[in-house]
Order: sequence, then C-alpha cells, then structure tokens
Amino acid sequence: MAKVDRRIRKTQEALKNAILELMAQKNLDDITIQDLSDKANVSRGTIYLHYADKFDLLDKLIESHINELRGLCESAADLDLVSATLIWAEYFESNYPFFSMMLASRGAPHFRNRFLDFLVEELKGELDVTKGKNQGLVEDVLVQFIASAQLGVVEWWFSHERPVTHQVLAEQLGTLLERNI
Amino acid sequence: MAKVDRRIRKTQEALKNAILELMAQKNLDDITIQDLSDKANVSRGTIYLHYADKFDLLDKLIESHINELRGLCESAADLDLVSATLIWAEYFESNYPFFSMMLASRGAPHFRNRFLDFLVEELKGELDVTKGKNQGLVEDVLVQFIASAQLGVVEWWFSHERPVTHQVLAEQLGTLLERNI
DNA sequence: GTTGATCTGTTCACTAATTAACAAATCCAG
DNA sequence: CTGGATTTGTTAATTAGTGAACAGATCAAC
Repeated sequence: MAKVDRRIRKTQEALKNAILELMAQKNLDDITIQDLSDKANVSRGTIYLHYADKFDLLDKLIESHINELRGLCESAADLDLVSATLIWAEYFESNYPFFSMMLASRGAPHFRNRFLDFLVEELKGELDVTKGKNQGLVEDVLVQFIASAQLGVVEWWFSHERPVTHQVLAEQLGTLLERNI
Repeated sequence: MAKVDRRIRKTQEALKNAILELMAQKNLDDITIQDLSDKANVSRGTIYLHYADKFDLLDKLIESHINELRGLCESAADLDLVSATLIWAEYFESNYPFFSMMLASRGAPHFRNRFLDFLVEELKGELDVTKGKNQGLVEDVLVQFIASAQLGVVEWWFSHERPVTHQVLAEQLGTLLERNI
C-alpha cells in the first residue's frame, strides 16, 4: 500500500463514517450528496474527487473491508481455525458500526452477497476432498456449505446484537469449522 | 464573525481537542508538537501556520471559551439570574472536557486566573452600590466577593464530577447570585 | 402540464495542508 | 563535558480541498 496524502485519508475516512451514520437514520436512496457533505464536514465538490456517487462510496467502503479480511486470511494462514476465527472476530468487533449496518437485517443485501462470494473464493482450493473426512464430497458443495454456515453465524451474531462475546463466537465457530475442513 | 475556511476550522478544532486529550494524560510541558501532530492527525508544519507554540494554542483555546461566555452574557443580559446561569451551565455541560480539565484541580492555574478576571470584568459596572441591599459597600469589594463565590461553586462542581445536574447548579447558584446583586 | 425548489455533476481561481528537508536548540547518557 | 538523538521552527514545491457559480435533471405541489 503506497503512502497516501494525509488529507485524502481524512476526507475518505470522514465520508465513510458519514455514510454509515446516515444509513442508520435513513435509506441509502434518501441520502443526498449534500447530506454527506454536511455530515462529513467536507465540501460537496470534494466528494466527486474521490467517488462517482454515493453508491460508489458504499462500494469502495465494502471493498476496503473485504480486502482487510483477505489480508487477515493471509496472515492467519498457518494458525488453527479457532485462532484464525478469533482474529476475524476481533476485526468484526472493532468495526462494529460497519458490519452491524451491513449484516443486521436492515442492511444492504448487496453486501451479504459480496461477503458470501468472498468466503467461497477464500475456501476454494483450501479444501481436500480426496482424503480424510471430506473424501468423496463435491468441492463446490462443501465450499457452499461451509461458507453459508459461517456467514449465517456471523449474521446471527450481529442481528442479535452480539449475544456472546467475540471470543466465545470465535471459539464456537472455529470449532465448528475445524470439524468440516 | 467572518466566514472561515472549512479547513481552518477543522485543523484548529482537531488541535484543540488534541491538546485537551493529551493534557488528560501528561503535563503540558511534556507534550511535544509531534504529539499534537499525531493526535490531531495534522502535519507538524501546519501547527505553526496557526499557533506560535503549544502555549499559544492553549491560550487561544482559553480565549475562545472566554469569548463564548462573553457572548452568552450579552444575549442573557435581560434575563433573571437563574435563567442566565442556566445558559452558562449548559455551556459548561456541553464543553465538559475543557472546563473539567481546566478547573478540576489538576488543570492550569492560568485559566483559573483568566476566568476570575473575566468574571470581575463582567460584573464591574453592573452593580449598584448607591441604593438597595448593597448600599454603602465598596464596589470592588462586592465584585471580588461575588466573582470569587461564583468561580468557587463552578470549581467545586467540576472537581466533584458534577454531583448535581447542571439545572440544579444553575437554580442554586442563580438564587445565590440574585441575593447579592 | 407548469412552476419553483432541490439535487446533481462539473468547472475555476484561490487558499490551506502536505511532505521533505534543513539548521539550530535542547535533552540526556555515558 | 561530549556526542547522539530528539525536538524545534522554518522553508519550498506540490497537491488537495474550498466555495462559488453554473446548467441540466429530478421532484412535488398546485
């Protein structure tokens, strides 16, 4: 990641926070560029220096989180699944406003699909159906099974406003994944 | 107040918040310009565009609050003292980090003096020692008496972390002032 | 439909913030 | 005291953000 001018980081950060805060109040379609300008305290014209429109802003916000998660996957590649899941859960926890907005029902179905795609993408090639417990299974079926399960649990966690701590979530989900991978 | 460029407001705001946050952690003398730059997320050189040094920053922060209070005095000139004090108390409440830092023991004695001077300045000329309950008193004595009392109560309030709501504070202090003015 | 108002996307000249570099001052271990 | 490391204050060249203005699109109420 190249070094980015501090002003750019600040503006984009402010806009990403602003759109999340506004989405907590109203539908994305009802959010105007002026709303974003006011909330982020950034000139209206400045928004167009970075994003084509509000949808582009949301897309890039989503993509940045997917990329962060991809990075976490790499750095946790040789950990056991409980430890790896804990790292994920910590990321969820420290970005609660985003994931809560996107996954707790009210959010954007767009993100749910994007997230599921990402999980499938990450699992593909990681599974071995030629030996062990998964011998004889069709890889695509297994991948879809695990990814859906994982996403479902995370959705449940946010929809119910974190009924267990992120540590417990990681331990339970990690164990379940271990059983299937 | 002339229209100020949004960037100027943002950097000054960030720096004022930063110095307050840092003063909660360490002595003003131990705070470096680099600390301010990091905390405010503002380039080090930018700080010198606005302030001569960290003391100047603190001075201007103090002066801006004094000016706000002076404005509140004007706009509340023809209210009764309980109502006027309520307006003050609301300002204290919504700028808690600043006043708490400055008045709750640990703070800067510099501000205490500046604040007392301001109270004296505001009271001078407002009092009538030629008739009524204060007939025969020396104005300077009366001014010093009231200002010290008012400041003392406010200090107590912040030092004890707001043991009563700001509404109660205003009602009590307003009544006491009424009795002496 | 026609109006008036708001929102959009884009342009332009101006100003503020940025990075990097620098010498001088200050601090602090040895 | 002395040398190395930090901090300071300033500079210059570059880039990003600003506010204002604009025409066109969209929307709602009448």
